[in-house]
Amino acid sequence: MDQIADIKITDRQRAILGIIVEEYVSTARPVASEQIVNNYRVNVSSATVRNDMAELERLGLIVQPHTSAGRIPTDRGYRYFVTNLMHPSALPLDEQRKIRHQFHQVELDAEEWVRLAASVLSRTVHSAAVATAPRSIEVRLKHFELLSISDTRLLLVLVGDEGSVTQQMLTVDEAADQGELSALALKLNNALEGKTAPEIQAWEQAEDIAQLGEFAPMVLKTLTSMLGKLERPESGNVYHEGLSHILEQPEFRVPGRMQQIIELFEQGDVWSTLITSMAGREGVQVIIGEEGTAEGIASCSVVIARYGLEDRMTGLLGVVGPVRMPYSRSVSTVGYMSELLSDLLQRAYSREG
Amino acid sequence: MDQIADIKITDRQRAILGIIVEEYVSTARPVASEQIVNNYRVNVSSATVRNDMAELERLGLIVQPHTSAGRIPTDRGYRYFVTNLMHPSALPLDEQRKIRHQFHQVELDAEEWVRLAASVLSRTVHSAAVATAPRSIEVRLKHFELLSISDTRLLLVLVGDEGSVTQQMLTVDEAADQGELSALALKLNNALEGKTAPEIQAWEQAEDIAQLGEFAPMVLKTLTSMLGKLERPESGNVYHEGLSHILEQPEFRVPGRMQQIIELFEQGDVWSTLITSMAGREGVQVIIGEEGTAEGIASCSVVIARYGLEDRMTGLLGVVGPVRMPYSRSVSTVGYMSELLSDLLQRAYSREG
DNA sequence: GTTAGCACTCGCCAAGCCGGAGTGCCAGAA
DNA sequence: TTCTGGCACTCCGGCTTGGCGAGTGCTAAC
Repeated sequence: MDQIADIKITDRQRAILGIIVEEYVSTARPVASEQIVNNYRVNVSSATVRNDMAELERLGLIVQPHTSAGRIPTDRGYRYFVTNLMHPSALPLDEQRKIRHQFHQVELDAEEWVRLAASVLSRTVHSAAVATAPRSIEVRLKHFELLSISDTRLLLVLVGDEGSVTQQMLTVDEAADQGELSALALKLNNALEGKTAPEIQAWEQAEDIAQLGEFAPMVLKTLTSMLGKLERPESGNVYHEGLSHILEQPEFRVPGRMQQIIELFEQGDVWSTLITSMAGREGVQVIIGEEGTAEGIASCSVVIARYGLEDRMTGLLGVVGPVRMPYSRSVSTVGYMSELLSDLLQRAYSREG
Repeated sequence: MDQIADIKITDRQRAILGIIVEEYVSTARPVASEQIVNNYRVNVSSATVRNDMAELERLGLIVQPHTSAGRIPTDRGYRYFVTNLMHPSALPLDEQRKIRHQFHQVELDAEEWVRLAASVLSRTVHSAAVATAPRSIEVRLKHFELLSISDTRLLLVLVGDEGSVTQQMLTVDEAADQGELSALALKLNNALEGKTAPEIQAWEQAEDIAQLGEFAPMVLKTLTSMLGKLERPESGNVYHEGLSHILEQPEFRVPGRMQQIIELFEQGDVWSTLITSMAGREGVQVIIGEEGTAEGIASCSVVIARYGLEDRMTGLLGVVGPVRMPYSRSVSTVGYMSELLSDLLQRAYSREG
């Protein structure tokens, strides 16, 4: 794609483009030249505005849905707006306070926060919101427990150093005695606390595992696989909320569209591609319509940001809405919410406490 | 409501009602008298069928959407069909095998099974499906662990006797030493293993808690509240899938409807009312349209069943679709799936193993 | 470079019309 | 009685037509 910043247009044309975007975003109807001179203080006549609009259309920034209709922005037009025209301001203080308040109501639980974040975000921007649970870059074993559930079933409960808890049921051929299991768990906990998955594997190579009993190999294998899974960013839960908001938008009145979007949300592998494509990006990212790689999402825009603790844990938070989206508001809200979430995690999980 | 079984109609009228229901369910268009005599072997003329249809309409079992249209079943008509006319047969063996196969592919985890059940169910009946995670009637403490995450944060990990795992983060004023915590956990585990929430409270009353250190009261309080929460049936996760299927149905082409349904699914407190209203009911329940208590769900039918282990753990599994639903197929599929799920749980969680 | 004026193009109803579908009823047959 | 063929009647849905209003592009003049 050619550089959007290089497009040469006059100041007035820039202003007109801005007006068209904002007006269209709020009314969802094509914007006419007359409408512009009436509602905004441009000191020229509608005919002049029309000339400028013709130029903007030539540049591919706006289009007419049909003759005798006003203009609407193209994806390219939105992109120009987002890159050069809008000024995302900080969220008003009272809104900040209202949001913050909701988070202090809730218990200390990262999953819960993320779920709430999706919910708050969707309500604040009147759009759908998605959020992925934070994943650690590197998880160290804090503690694990081996419990005998029945004769042939064990439960392995693993706690990561950041407080994440996972469990896995294991089947064994031979009856396992709880005393034996506890003894094994005690020994291994002492040896492995603070170790990462690869470190555990290395330890396993170096030690004489056989002496630890018949269950040791399976337990070690499960531990490393569970730790590994905790680190994989795409394996975490994806929360989404506010689908109904985006279906209110007139662009989704077209029969097929809605289902497309719902399927998108339900199957969820779009999010994993989004997650991976966000790897390494900083700040709030805006993906407009066709720019998105996923085909289904072509009629949607995504405003998304990373949150988390530098180098330790990270997750994604964003809004999904129609291309005709109030980008400025979305960007500032997503920005604020991701900082807030990072902040909460910071306080909860910083090693100092 | 007057008893649906008491309605007096002739055999032929019964047959005609059955035809109308089945035909309308599969075509979604009003059924005409001519259509009935052409496609089904009724040995009378269309005029006779019309007379019978007039009678069925008088009884409130069918209606005409407008003059010069065929007939469609009313909620009452569907109810009569479900109660007296349909014969839900067992699922074909090859379908049973296909479904069973999918469950054997997946690891031993109740939550995972339930999620899969919702997914399989929705695909099998081409409708939306919901499932709630199984909840124990009575949870006994299997084990808990106290872990110091940072100076002022503790993590309490609780394992129930059926293998459910939950965690809660606790804040403390004073730095907690891991050794001290482990000692406390050891003592309490010994004293409390196998106890239910009320039993723990009773124990707390009887014992001298003060000697166990400053953290003991908080830990005990948290343990009972966590156990209590595990027992509350409406606090479990609700999984739903296949929304897009039901939105394909022509009855949801009406603009507002879709959002209504989606909000219904998103907010989820409809499910908790459903769960409580299912308390004590056995077998597959069918709720048709207006019969449902929730207002939003009036345009939908629900076919739902309980699964679980008698007196030990239980959850809900069902399909949600338009009132124009293939009830026979839904009932047999839901019936089969709930038995399958019970079966899996039985094997995984029976105390014998 | 800007503007007034004007012809031109469409989309969007609303009205009117027509054909088809399906019924209810009736009189006569079994 | 119960059924049936025939027929008038109703109403929906689709199609066409015409008029209105909105908005533009162009041109000629400022």
